[in-house]
Amino acid sequence: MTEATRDAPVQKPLRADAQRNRDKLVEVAAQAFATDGVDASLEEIARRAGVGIGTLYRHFPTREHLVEVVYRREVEGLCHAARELVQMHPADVALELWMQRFVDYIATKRGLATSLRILLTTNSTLFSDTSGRVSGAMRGLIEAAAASGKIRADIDASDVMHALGGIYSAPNTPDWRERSGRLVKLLMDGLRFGARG
Amino acid sequence: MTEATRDAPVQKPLRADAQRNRDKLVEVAAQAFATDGVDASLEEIARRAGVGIGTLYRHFPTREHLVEVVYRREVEGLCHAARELVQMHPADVALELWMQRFVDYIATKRGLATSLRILLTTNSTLFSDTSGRVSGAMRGLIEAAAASGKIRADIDASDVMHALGGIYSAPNTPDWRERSGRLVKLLMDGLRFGARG
DNA sequence: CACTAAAGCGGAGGTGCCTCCGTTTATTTA
DNA sequence: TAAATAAACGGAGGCACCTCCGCTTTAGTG
Repeated sequence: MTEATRDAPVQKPLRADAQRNRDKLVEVAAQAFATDGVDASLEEIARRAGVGIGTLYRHFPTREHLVEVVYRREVEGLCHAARELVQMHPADVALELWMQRFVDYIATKRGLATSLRILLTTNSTLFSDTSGRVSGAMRGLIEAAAASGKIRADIDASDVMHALGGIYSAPNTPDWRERSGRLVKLLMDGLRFGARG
Repeated sequence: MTEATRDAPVQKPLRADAQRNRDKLVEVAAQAFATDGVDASLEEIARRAGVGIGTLYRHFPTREHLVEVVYRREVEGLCHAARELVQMHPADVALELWMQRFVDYIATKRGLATSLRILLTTNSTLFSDTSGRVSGAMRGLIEAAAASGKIRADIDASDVMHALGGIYSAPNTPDWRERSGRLVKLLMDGLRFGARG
């Protein structure tokens, strides 16, 4: 199902075709950036989205504009996943699954790093916006898990975030993802240890 | 024969034609960057230097390499001018002329700012190298002027450098150069005031 | 001087960026 | 539904980047 992406609060609605093209562009770009890095060819993105290069540039006047929208979408997806997982799984499993997904998110973020750094000098709200949302989502999951007795209650979100710090290091080694996965598992064991339920 | 030159930091001299082309490229690039900013077309630079684009890229694999060399040359020229001026003019005049030239240097530096920032993250010696040399040159001029009694003796180089701080502000206004020129004059008047000679 | 290996040259060619504007399409109005 | 209008499309065209490799020049050597 297509998600209704309405990200500008004060902007008259786009024409239906324009909205369709815009959504498609963002979707394709997200894939392209993940695969090829931020330097993915914009013409290739336009082509794969089935629109002309002019259309891409009308919607996203610079590469950074496009990167920003993709990044925000990524964050959005992560927060949405938190809400969904918590309804479909026991609270501790939800937390673990979400943290695994968080690892992917960090990987993406690292890939976008150069462009994001440029964005952050221009658009300083981006960082506070997104990091607030992500840590909020995490807090929700942890509190739910603690409340249900699936994990110990003497730990809060900021402790867990801190414990996850390890995944920020050793950025580009090929086994980074596996190692981070194990780190998450280890952390979960620690959290489950001595839980009430 | 022993390999005395095995890991010598100085690379073996370029072939005569290569050295010629390289020098010409740097000279043309300095002009181009001054005129058009760091985004000057590299192909245009190669063309104006009378060499192929391939030659430019062999000598300077990235734009930043070229920018760095141009910048170092600029600093070199500034320091050289200090030595020369002090021999050709009374010490206070030498100082004044040099400071006028320093204004030009700052203008260039501002133009290169974006690229320099990238360079500085990669090559952190660049900044300390050059700022040391420039302030050294300035100190020489000031001490000479003070010793000859052309300017007051109760001021040292760091004070003057600080007083010049004003030229760093209001970077891009059209009258920046004139204003900076007046600032230098004013500063010189202050330095001459109450001088022995 | 003639010869040769190594160093250097240069520009065609493939690709990407971005703008401009004639054409197409969605939406509004009658 | 048809016409009018504003919005959006798309891709050609011009410019720049950068690589690749066959050709030229230089600097030694006999």
